[in-house]
Amino acid sequence: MHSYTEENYLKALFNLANEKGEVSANELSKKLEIKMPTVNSMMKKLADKKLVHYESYKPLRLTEKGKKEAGLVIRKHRLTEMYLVQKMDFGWEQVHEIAEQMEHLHAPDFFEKMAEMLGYPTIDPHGSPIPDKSGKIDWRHYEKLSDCKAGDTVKLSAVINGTDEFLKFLNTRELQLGVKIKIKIVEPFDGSMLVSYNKKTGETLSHTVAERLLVELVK
Amino acid sequence: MHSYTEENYLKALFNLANEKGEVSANELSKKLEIKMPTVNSMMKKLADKKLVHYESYKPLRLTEKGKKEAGLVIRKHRLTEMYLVQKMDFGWEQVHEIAEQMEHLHAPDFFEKMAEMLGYPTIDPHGSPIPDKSGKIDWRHYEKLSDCKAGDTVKLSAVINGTDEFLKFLNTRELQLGVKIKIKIVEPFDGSMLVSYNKKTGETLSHTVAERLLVELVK
DNA sequence: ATATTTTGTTAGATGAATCTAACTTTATAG
DNA sequence: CTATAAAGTTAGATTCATCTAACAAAATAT
Repeated sequence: MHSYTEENYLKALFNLANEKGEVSANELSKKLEIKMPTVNSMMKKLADKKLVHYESYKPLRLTEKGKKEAGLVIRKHRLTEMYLVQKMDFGWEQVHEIAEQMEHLHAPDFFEKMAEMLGYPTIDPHGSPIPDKSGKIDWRHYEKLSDCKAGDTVKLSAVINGTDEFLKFLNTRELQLGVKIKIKIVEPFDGSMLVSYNKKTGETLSHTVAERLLVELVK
Repeated sequence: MHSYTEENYLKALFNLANEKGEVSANELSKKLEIKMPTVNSMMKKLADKKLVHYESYKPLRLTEKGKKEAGLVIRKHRLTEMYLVQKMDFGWEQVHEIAEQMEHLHAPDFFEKMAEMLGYPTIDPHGSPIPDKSGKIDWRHYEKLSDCKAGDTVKLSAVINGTDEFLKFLNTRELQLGVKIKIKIVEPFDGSMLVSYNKKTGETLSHTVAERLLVELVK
């Protein structure tokens, strides 16, 4: 089994991973607020355990095993958030701190029971996908909004990299999960989109934003 | 705040405490499965923090502050057990391991919500009292063994007016706190009881003794 | 009342996770 | 294309919770 500390590194690596799956030691250091040399030696330790691919001066990558372990920690976190919101009536802004601690519990029956009580949810209250019991996220039904084309109508289903700031940004635009978005124009030069949703008829979303919004196509 | 480790020492001290409130370093060492020298240095550390009264070669006692902190940890443990049994449909034998981990969460809102959802219970699923928000146990629902009837199964929880002699008497009969006692016969003429506990199947306890033993009913 | 056993203490080592200081490699800007 | 900055690494110190070995005090048994 992995320590509380190791789990936090795995989780951070998982969350920071870009499309290449690469993370710099520096990013990781900043995210965890742990100094570089500490991160460095932990990476060697995780490499010994076959959880991380480590080569001097190269970016970090989780191994398959590492991804699975990280996914399972994140599963516990997101199931917990969902449970707290749905079954204990907490607000979505209150649950992160609690889930941050609960994700380290070694109590498979407990989390399985939560999942059962929640009807095996696939997204958490912030719209982040919940990894399955093998630590994998099922991306099948999601597409990035930025990959859709003019004329498509989609439903906002999940949010990638949901920092507080980004969530607040979405709130101010009334972009809640479940909102139906109609894509009117995709600007070819910068990928920004002119869309309509709710009663708004002409909102513009930058490519950066559109990349972080996961949607499902609606007919 | 106290570390996970410190909390475990406090909890063990609280649980081992007899009427005098005294615990030997040896008992503590055995209970925690941690070697004596480690226990010893931890006691000095807790003494520095004013959580334990420590004097060389003397038994250990929790300070008022220590009792409160320990009580709060135990409150979290027992609330959790109650929640798991009542709201998540776990069996009472399944919940200890989970509660053992959850008791260390720093999440006041979470435990408060549990308490609220449970209607502010005062005993846990095993019949142990749940300390209140100030870490204190309300002893009101304890009964004298002498007030119980044949057929009852009870747990020895405290001893009234425990002189050294009385404690030695209890020790020679293996009557430690926590022992489950089954009452087989109550003699009507003198109130003495024929009971079984541990591996003993036919011990007699006089009314005088039974009056001094505080028990909780076990279902 | 002394010898033996049990309990408690001291000293020093270890491993985990962190740090700072100093150095090296890679990236970036003139 | 070099100079500087940023990122990564190495070495060594620190703190926490643990250990073993050796010693001291208290309790117990003969």
